[in-house]
Amino acid sequence: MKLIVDRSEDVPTAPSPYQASCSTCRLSSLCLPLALEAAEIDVLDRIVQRSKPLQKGQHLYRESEHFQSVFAVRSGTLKAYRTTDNGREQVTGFYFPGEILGMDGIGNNRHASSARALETAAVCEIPFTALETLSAKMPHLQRHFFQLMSREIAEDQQLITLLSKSSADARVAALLVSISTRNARRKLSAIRFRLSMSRVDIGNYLGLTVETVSRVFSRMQKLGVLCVENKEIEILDRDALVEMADA
Amino acid sequence: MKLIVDRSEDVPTAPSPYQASCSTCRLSSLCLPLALEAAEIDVLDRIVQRSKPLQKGQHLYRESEHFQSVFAVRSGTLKAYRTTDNGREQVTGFYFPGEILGMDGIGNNRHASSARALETAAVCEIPFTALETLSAKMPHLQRHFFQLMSREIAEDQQLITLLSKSSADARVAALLVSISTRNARRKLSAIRFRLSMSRVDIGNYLGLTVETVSRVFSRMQKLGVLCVENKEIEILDRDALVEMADA
DNA sequence: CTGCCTTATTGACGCAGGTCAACGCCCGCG
DNA sequence: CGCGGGCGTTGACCTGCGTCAATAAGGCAG
Repeated sequence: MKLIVDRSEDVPTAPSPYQASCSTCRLSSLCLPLALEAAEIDVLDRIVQRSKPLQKGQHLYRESEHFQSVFAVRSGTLKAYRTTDNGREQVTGFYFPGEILGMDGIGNNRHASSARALETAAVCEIPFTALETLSAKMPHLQRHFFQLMSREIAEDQQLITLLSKSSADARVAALLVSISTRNARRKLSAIRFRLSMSRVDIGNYLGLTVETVSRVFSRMQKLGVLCVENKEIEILDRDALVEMADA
Repeated sequence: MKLIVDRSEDVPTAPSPYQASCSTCRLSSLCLPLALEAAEIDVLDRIVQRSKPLQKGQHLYRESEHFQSVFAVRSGTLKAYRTTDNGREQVTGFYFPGEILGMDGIGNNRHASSARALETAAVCEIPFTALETLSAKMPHLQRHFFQLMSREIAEDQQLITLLSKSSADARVAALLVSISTRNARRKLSAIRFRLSMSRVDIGNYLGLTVETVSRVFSRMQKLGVLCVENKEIEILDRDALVEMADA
């Protein structure tokens, strides 16, 4: 069920109905074009493939599928997850607009995780061999992509630390702070937002059960740190939250 | 205290007293040269810097230090770790001969972790800007380095899953299997080896206390899966160990 | 609007692993 | 060779979070 890959009649340079180009994209300052000059962006633009949005629950790619492209989130939220040998699921990350996913597949040409939309989402597909070719010609692009991958490593290491050392409260606090910060980068509210992922996904990502996540939310609400109303979150005391995140 | 970086009188092409070249290196089939042809290896060779060995406990680099190079382990073992805001330490990886470390520093030009030798160790330093330049000219090298970074991401994700979902037994079993496998790649015994890291480091890496690690070792010994004698480990029943690793 | 199904909350209870403490054994150093 | 300090092991106890269960609250179909 490849949703994105099937666009046999598109030629790469054909304008897509879904979005004009990287150069007009509001997210270009967060995304791959970040390090590029106008002319370079145009070249990149020509390899990027846009397609129809994914519906909630649809897969962008699946674990162990042939790796072909990385993806940039244009709108919506995706989660990446892997399935363990004993059949359980581990959420390895949430991806918001402007963020790149799929880089874990480069290593051996198969996706090391699956990715699915948590809500209606649009992505840009960036065929990796084309990206490689371009990178060899455009040092800024090569460097930027190395940096993106490196940051993914560093972020994973932060999650490792969180899972290894922190209490349930600290884990939830850290996730909320992370979402808040990433919202701010996209010029959205850092203190009030809607969680696009379920409690189950949050628990799964943080190595906690749903019940514990729920209890932590309740506790934080009681403490006046958060206001939780279903999926709507309001951060009332960000400092306290940051404090809790490294306890 | 930069130990490796201070070699002001070396010119990059000067032969080092410590090792002739990548092309004669026994580890070249695991390391960066893996994907390269003979002529390309020579070019790579010219940017690689070898230096005197690190003593046990010495740092190769420290968190938040300026990032300049990645490193390949030639002999010995290193651990990478980060210090959390509240002052505790999280071991993020162990690095054996043929493995590359330091890639988490590319993202923002500072090392995201520290690395220190667990025993006397020798490393090759690979200045990153030179590696970038070379990568742009040698597609195989570029690809291989992308792959190495991607694999680091995938491995971190595996650790995340381990920390998030697995029992103490499973964690220890998984580490032993990993070490065993990596030993085999280097043509060393997969069933009998010496742990170069302390119980503290193991516990820290796996998100467990020393006591728990010790108890797990004892339990496995009682079950006839392992023979533990101080730092010497013999795997008596590898299948059982693999079984335990995903329980 | 009604009903059904999925998601979230809350409570009671148990257990894996953390904590604290005591002790033995390497190993390096004088 | 003998002494000291770190490292490893073991035991007893405690606690944070998982498990199980019951209930409530959305949300989507018809």
